[in-house]
Amino acid sequence: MIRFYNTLHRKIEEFKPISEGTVKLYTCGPTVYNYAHIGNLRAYVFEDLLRRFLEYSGYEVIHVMNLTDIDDKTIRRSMEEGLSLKSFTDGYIESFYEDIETLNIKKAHHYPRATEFIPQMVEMVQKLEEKKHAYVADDGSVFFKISSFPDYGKLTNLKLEDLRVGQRVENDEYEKEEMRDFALWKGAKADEGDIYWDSPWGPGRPGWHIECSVMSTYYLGTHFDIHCGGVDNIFPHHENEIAQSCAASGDRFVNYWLHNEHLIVNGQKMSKSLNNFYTLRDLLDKNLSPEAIRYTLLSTHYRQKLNFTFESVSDSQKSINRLRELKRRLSLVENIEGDNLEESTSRLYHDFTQKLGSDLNISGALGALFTWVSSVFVLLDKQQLSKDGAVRGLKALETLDHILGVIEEKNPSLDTEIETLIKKREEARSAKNWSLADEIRGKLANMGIILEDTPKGTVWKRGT
RNA sequence: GGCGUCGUAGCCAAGUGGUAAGGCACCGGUCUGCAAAACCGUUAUUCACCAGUUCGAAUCUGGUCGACGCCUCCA
Repeated sequence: MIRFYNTLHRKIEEFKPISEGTVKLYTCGPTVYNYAHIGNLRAYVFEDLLRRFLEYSGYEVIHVMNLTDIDDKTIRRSMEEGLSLKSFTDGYIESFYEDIETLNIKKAHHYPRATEFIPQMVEMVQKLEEKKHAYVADDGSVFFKISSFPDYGKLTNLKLEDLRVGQRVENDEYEKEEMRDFALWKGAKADEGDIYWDSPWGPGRPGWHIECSVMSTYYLGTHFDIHCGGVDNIFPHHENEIAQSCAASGDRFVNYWLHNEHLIVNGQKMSKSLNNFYTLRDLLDKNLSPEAIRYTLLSTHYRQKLNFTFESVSDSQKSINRLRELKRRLSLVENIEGDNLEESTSRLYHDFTQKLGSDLNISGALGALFTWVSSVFVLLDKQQLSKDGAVRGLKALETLDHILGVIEEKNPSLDTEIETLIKKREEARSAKNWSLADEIRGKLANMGIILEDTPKGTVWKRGT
């Protein structure tokens, strides 16, 4: 049984797909005005775990992630850089795809760009207008009339009267009847240059919320299974999506809303002024491995704030090394006699999936994995593992890595300089020139390479 | 003011009524040229605090203290 915490009802519920065997999944994607930071990437890694686990559990997952390429920030930044909106956002979309690949995140089946769905958005706004859920303001903007939708506030559990009128509202330059109404379509403004589209209400551009409603519905229908995003999106973004979508279609829209908590760095909110704002590239430049970064983002439960530290990445690397060491040792087993691991691996599969099925309890799942890992190391040390068992163990590691995505190494090759050094050290060791051997080992350690001398030769691994 | 999350060993963290998983770190040992890895052993009578329910609570109830998030466009 698979259960998830559904923000809509604020409790853990059994997951049942709308049509058996298939899960329709929509995840809020990046606004492409900058490189993704590790907080963004945490969300994508969580969604990747969700998707991989659903697939592992036998579901076919249809995954859609939007790319927001039209909003205040993409407009402003592209104009500042003197680029067309498209060429500006193209660059960041490209680097987004690169980051996804680096972190071994499975690609969504569809990455719709907001600017490619303008006609559909206009159509949906028109529909809302016809149904009296929207009204046009003097400046050519169209707003959603919240008073026309009694269920508004259901996801957030907010009573509208209780909303505090904040300072941000005063900055709103659009004219609406009620403060709480939100823009479906924004009338063109002078300082936005030629970035506008024609519409029945004059030139303008879509509001933020409408894009997700349109693009999710386009690919997944008016009623689908799971919608994910960061907790900050619960209000207003997802609340507004529900209002628009349900008002337009009369359908239920989404069954399960899953939201990930934020990532903090060294106990503080990530921000440029605190100088703790990291993109993936920043971390790779510090010689951290993609797998260790992925493990760090993955290994904290998604509804828990993740405190990202360099120490935690280093710990992650060590955990991965332990798994890889087991893999290496298993591949050397030749014994005919011994434990075949049949019982322990089937228990592992059971425990691992049972934990993940419990609202993606990754810590519990990893606990089960490492308990098993230790037990296999014991058998290896005692030479009580059969070749049959070793094969079964390797298979288990490989299978679970389909979900974790951290054991298999993308670029296991070393550059020639390191290989030469290792060879040199081997020669020094055969000549019992220990001081030279140790000197080379120290040199490699400084380069982040740790050596282990085994009876069958020297192996290296990444340290951090 | 409203809504919500959280407080378990030095750090990360699972467990949500039956007597504290796992990872990292540390210490002692085996192994090793020395290391590393792996293994063996040690490491929370205790789960922020107080009271209550119960045969029994980290787990349920009430309260206190502390940290944090959201409340119009930030994953």
